[in-house]
Amino acid sequence: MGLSKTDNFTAEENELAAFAKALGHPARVAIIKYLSTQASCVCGSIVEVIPLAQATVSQHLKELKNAGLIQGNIEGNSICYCLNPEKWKKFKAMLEPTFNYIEQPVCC
Amino acid sequence: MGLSKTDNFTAEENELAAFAKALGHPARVAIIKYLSTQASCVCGSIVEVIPLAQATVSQHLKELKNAGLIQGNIEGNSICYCLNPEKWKKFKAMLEPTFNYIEQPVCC
DNA sequence: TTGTCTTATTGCAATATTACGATAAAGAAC
DNA sequence: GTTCTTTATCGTAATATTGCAATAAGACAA
Repeated sequence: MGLSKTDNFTAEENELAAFAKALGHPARVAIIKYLSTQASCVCGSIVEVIPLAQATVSQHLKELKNAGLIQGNIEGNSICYCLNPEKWKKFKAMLEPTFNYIEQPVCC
Repeated sequence: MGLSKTDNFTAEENELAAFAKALGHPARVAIIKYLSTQASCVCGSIVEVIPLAQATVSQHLKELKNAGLIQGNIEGNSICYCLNPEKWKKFKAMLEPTFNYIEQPVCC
């Protein structure tokens, strides 16, 4: 159908899926990586770094913002996009059980 | 276009995106959570737990397997799906820099 | 062999995503 | 005011994803 049946799953499952989905595109991974390492967060410099058209980058930024992974702050004439620490901590916390599980000897 | 321009991105960006994309659906999150907590890994019990048709669950399992996050071992008449520790460690390692970054005071 | 149980695949319809050019909107700079 | 700069949105085309019924494929049992 092309329509995820989100109603059948828990809020936590849906939220983790939303975080993961937002990160599920190389351009968005590149944006997050850039924001994790650079001091700069101006939208314009993100557009310069990502090898896609400005409209497309803007669309990817919107998806990351919708998922909550980044937030945009107006900075004079431009916009500063930054990681949202709270959401990233939540993301990390939701992955932790699986990250811990695989440290033990796994079945099969 | 609906076609990701993966060529423009690094292998690492594409791999992280592939992991995240595989996890980007609540059914697949639920499958991973189930495999992280239960001893059972038989395909049939996964189908019982996920509120979707058997064909759909099989499709989701295939995507998780393609991404490398799980592996299937034939267990008599059925199949045992387990997490792939190596890939999960890689996934974790690739997220670590961002997880560490957000512990510091962030810009803006 | 025949039947049963388990999982995968096929075929299809509905919806979502990706990408970009063109254009709009909102400020700064003048 | 006008113009430039910066970012967002619209419109559109191509492709991908999701979901399920139906069916196939494989292994085991009798």
